[in-house]
This record gives sequence, C-alpha cells and structure tokens, in this order.
Amino acid sequence: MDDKVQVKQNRIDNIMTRFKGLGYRITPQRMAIVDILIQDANHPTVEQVYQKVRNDFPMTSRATVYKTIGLLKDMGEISELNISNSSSHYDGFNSEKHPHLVCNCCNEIIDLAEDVFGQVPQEAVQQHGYILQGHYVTIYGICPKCQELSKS
Amino acid sequence: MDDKVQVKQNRIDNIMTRFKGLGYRITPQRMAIVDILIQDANHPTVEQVYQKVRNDFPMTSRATVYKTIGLLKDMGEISELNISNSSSHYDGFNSEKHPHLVCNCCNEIIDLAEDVFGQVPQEAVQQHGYILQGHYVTIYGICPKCQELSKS
DNA sequence: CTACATGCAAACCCTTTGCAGGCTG
DNA sequence: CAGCCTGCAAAGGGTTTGCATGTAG
Repeated sequence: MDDKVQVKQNRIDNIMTRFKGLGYRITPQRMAIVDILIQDANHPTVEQVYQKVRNDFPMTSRATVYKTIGLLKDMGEISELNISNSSSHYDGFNSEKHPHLVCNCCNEIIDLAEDVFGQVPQEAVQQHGYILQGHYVTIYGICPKCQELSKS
Repeated sequence: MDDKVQVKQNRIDNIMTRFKGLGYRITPQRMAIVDILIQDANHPTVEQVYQKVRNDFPMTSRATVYKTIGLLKDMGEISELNISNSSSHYDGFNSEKHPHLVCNCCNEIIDLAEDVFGQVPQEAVQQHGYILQGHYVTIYGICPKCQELSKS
C-alpha cells in the first residue's frame, strides 16, 4: 500500500523535474493539477480536474487546466482516453499498456492488469505491413454496484 | 467477391425494413446515407458522408445526415468509433467484434479479423464482477504506404 | 390531416487561442 | 526585463435542437 503511494509520489517528482528542465515553471496550481491526474485513479475529465483544483485554488480557470494538461500530454506523461464522444478522460499512466473497463451505467473507469493481450497486437499488425505504435482497449460492461441497483 | 456485395445489399435491405417497421420513412437521401455507411469500408465521418451524399443530392444538409446517423446508431445498426478526440467515425458493422487498425500518419482505418482476442475480455471482466457488454480495440501504427513516403 | 423529413440557423458543448496583466528568475 | 503563468473572453470545431416548410400515407 505505502509502496503505491511512494511510486506515485516519485512519478510526480519526476514530472516536476522534467517540467523544470523544459523551461517551465512549477506553480502551486500546476502542482495540484499534476497531483490530481496522477493520484486520482478515476481518469478524470478536464472539468473534474478543474472542480478539484478549485477546492484549493478557487481562482483557477479552465484555460489553465487545459494548458497544463496539454503540456503533460505533449510530454507523454499522461494519455487521453477517447471513451465516449463527449469530453476526454485522462490517464496518469501509460494507457497503451493496460485496458480500461468502463461501466455503461455509472461510467466508472477502472484499470485492468497490464499485458492482458500479450503479443496479439504485434501479430495482427504485421500481417498488414504496419509498424506497431500502440493499442488501446476499452471493455464495456455493468459494474457490480449498478447490477445491485438495477435489481431493486 | 459477389458474396460480399450480396451480404452488404441484404444488410441494407434489412435496415430499411426495420426502418419502416419503426414508423420511419425511406427517402432517397436516407437510402444514400445508409448505402454509404454500409458499402464504405472507410469508416467515414459525418462530414465525409455529407460530402458523398451531396454528389447525388446537392441540397442535403448536415442536419439530415446527423439525424439519420443518430437513428441508425439508436437502432444499433452502426457503431461510433472514438478514434481521436475530433470527429467520430462510423462503422457499418458491429465494432465490438473486430479491432481497428489506424495509421497515425494518414489516418486510414482498416478492419482486422474478428475474434482476435477470443475470451480474454470475458475473463478480464469476470474478475471484477462486471457483466460484459462489449469491447473496442484500436491499434495504432504506420501503414506501409506512409512508411514508404517517409523514406523519400 | 397527421406525422414524419428536410434545411436553415441558432444554440450547445468542449476545447483552443489571443491578449493584457502579473510574477519569476 | 525577458519569458513564462494566469484569467478572461472570444473564437473554433463538431454536434444537437427548434422551427417553419414540405411531403408521404
């Protein structure tokens, strides 16, 4: 348990170091935004990040959230999930490495273990002469909680 | 070859019959839109469908295309691909059954064979108590044509 | 005559951008 | 003082909606 917390903290520190190295500044808001994206296992949307940052920094604007998330995306530190056609969700870890399980009812998004699909994408791609760059897997279903709710 | 054409034609006929059964009318424009979505293997966007319909029906508006595609989506006859965060692509066949291979360079989208992943999604989902409803797989890479182009 | 179909324009949502002012190094 | 950071408001792109008109059954 403490290990996981430590891993995330290290990740945040690394990101901040890279940030600095690229000539960007580390501000309290940015710290908070990065924190939310990495700590939060819920793959938040920009709006959700925005609301959370505002708990601590009420003056924060959406533009700042968008801009910071844009930087992190360009740095390859977070990835964008195109789960639905409305707003994008963001994953603080590499989304190509693990599938996502989405509840069609409450929209909960949970991470599945890495490498469930092994070499399958590589083999599938080679047949078509493609060079593999990544793969995204989204599985849809109904979560246990929503199954319960639908019974009553 | 002729088989494939026949399969698609049957599919179009079935959709039209369902359309009628639901109380909707079959108009030349709608015929054309359904035709494009089913015949076209390129997973077109609304804009692309719009442009194509306009070849035959220059007065067609975007709204009509959106509304017709909306109906087909609700009927479960076509599926929406959230490949990128910009405009949606539409697949005339069940997208849960086959992965898509997308070229990061020219944005070509091709269908891979069905069932590449077998029972993997089912197993992954059961561990979390979910009821499986579907899964979407998108694999990204560089297609042979773009590999050639980048060499020169 | 009722109900659906169409085109237009406006509204909407999410995201990006430009700009003026503020702050950091 | 150069350059990044912020908030605001405006613009942008894709999609949806309301309404008046048209048309099929």
